Amino acid sequence: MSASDQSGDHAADLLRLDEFLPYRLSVASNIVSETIAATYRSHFGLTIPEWRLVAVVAEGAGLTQRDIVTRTRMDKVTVSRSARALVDRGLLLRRARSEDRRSHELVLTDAGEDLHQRIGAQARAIERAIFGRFDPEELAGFDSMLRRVNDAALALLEGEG
Amino acid sequence: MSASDQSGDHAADLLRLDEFLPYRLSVASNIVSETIAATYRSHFGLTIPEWRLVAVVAEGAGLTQRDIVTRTRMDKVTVSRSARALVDRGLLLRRARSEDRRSHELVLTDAGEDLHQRIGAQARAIERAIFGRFDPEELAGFDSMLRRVNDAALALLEGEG
DNA sequence: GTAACATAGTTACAAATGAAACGAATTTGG
DNA sequence: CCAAATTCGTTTCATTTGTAACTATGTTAC
Repeated sequence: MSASDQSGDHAADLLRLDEFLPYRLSVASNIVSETIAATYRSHFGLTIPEWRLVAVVAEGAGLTQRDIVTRTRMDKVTVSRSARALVDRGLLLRRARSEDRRSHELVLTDAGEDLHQRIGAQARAIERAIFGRFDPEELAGFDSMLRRVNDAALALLEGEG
Repeated sequence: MSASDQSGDHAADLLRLDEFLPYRLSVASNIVSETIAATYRSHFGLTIPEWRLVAVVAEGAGLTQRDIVTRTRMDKVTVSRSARALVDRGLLLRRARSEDRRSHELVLTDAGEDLHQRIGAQARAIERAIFGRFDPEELAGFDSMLRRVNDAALALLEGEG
């Protein structure tokens, strides 16, 4: 990796894109996302933000949009639009909250639950197709790295502005 | 990882987003990209595609836009627009190719080379800030996983359409 | 040679995205 | 209480992004 390449020669001054981890992370992530997005769209007519909303609400019924923004770091406008689209399709319900009438509790309809089940199966199938070939130790390491990279970048981003 | 969670109980049917590797990959990648994009924009007035173009051309002067599309998997429209923006700013030159007048060889101007040096230093600083705390073995493993994930997803995407 | 096809790149248009302004409800400070 | 400030969510608008159509050049097959 180039960050650990601290030899003082001239070549070290050139940034090789292919060895630049953020670049590689981005490319890998985009290809995986494209693969998944293609499936969600063709099989279920859902965008990635919509599907994420379904997944999050399935895990924690009764969350507000604000809760979801906080959890997923999606933009609040994206969440708003996704929620509306899902409500329009009869997959999501908004229940009034007596304690705060600005926001609503989001819950899946039966159709929404059903869709979540089917997408979940599909999502795991893709995950298996991509990650299934690696051994558990490698995966655990990868997973742990992602979490720590996430935290480190977040600290940078929020720390420095 | 959830794909390896094959216990037969009910909870196994629920997809926990937080344990879904493609999701985690995407979130981590987005945060890292945001961090870097903020720096490029504020320090150099460059978008990420523009900066990538600079980096790729710096590595292989004389490439055509098509070459860059192939190498980086950027969209050809994105490459076209980035190239134009860089030419307008005096960072990039287009040299005619006698063998094919549809395309041009791209090379950095002196100003472009200079910018590349400065950005490179900055980019490595960010990489170090995010990835510098991990030990070389972990990084090597992470790097290798990214490459293999990339290849596996690509095979899926291109194989199945 | 030339008609059909393919390729590099741009342009025009449409969809997705996010920042800023806004309306409505709630909280805070006096 | 009530005015100011804050928060949740939506809407509006500008920017970004990519698909599709197009121009220009190049290649292939007859």
